[in-house]
Amino acid sequence: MTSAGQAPEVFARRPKRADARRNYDALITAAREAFAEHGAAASLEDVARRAGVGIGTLYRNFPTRRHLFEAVYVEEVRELCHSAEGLAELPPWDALVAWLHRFVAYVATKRALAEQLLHDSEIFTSCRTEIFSAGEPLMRRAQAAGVVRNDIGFDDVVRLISGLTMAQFPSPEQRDRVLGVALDGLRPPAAPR
Amino acid sequence: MTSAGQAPEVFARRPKRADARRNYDALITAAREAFAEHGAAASLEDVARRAGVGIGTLYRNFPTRRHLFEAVYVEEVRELCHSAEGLAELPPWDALVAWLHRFVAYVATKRALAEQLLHDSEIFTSCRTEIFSAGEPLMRRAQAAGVVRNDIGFDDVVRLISGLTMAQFPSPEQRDRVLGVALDGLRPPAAPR
DNA sequence: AAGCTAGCGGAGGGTTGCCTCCGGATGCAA
DNA sequence: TTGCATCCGGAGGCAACCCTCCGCTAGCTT
Repeated sequence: MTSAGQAPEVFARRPKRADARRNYDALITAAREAFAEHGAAASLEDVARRAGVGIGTLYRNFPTRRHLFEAVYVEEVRELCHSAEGLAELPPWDALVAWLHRFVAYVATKRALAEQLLHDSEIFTSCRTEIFSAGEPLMRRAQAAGVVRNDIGFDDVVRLISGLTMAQFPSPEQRDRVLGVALDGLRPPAAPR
Repeated sequence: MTSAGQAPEVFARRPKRADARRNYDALITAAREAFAEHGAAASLEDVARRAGVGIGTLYRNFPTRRHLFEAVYVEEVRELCHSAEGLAELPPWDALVAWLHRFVAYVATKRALAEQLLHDSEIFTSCRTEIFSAGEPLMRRAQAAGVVRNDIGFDDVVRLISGLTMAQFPSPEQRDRVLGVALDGLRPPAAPR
């Protein structure tokens, strides 16, 4: 997303003056916190307060709630995709599993956000594309190596795993155990371990 | 939940006079719709409108938004658990799978609701108990028959499956395919089919 | 260092939803 | 049928939040 592909239109809005850019970034950070804490209905005035800026500044940068959503969301996806670099050096299965673990950690906090954007947003679909171009090669490689079954697609995996993250787990151990079960389902009928 | 266990305190409030009971039921139905449609933040005045009663009637029956949540939720769980009857006649694996399919259909619409109740509600935990007592026997039976791996518990399965339902699937076919993958993960390392 | 202009903050008007309260209606028991 | 306890509806006060608008501040350029 950083180098490849068109820079999403969301970030064309990023202001140029130093103080403005500072405020813009502070707003995104504050919004990320507020949304994580109170869900998608978090008060925008609270976001501005957290960011230490006036409400007017918030609205100048993000005319609607959705603009703010999208900016936060794009930022998250950007981080996730960036984190996929370097995994190609691991063995196919391990690389896929490692990335899926990051994916889980990523989606876990984004429930409310994703919920909003699921409906009719081309931002969402473009982010989806980014995620796919980061993760799908790992999957293909694992399938080519014969360690993942061939009758499913990467989107199946994404849904299986992202669903997992929506459930709240009492302990990281249980989360990993369940994730392990799901991953076992990805194996071919008689895969070598 | 109907016969076994203590009747949940939520339903102790069910009124006795005929018109009152009618309104009470209409409110729950309306609330179910409204929550499904607009999420947990649906307007209570809208709920009253849908139910064809005054806002005062709503508040008399359900002093807080949470009361309404819980009543709707309990009603849903009640239906799900009731639907588990009769499955014991199927073969162990089939019975488990069948119930999990119903479970999926059940949870799919309850996202917003469950989200709210996840945090600090003894109603939620009591419903959880009900669900477990409906589904866990099916799981144990399947494990005893050797068609489900022994290193996981029923709660692991619940989380795996309920997570699945949170993702939105473009087609029922994909949902079933992914569910199938998850179910494969439940199999013992070399289970007979 | 001085001016220009992008950017800032927050007061305030408008909207929406929450919840209370009480005069009137109505089911039920006798 | 009659009386009364229960229940009804919705007006209205209150609070929260949304968003606009404009006088002031402070980066950036020359």
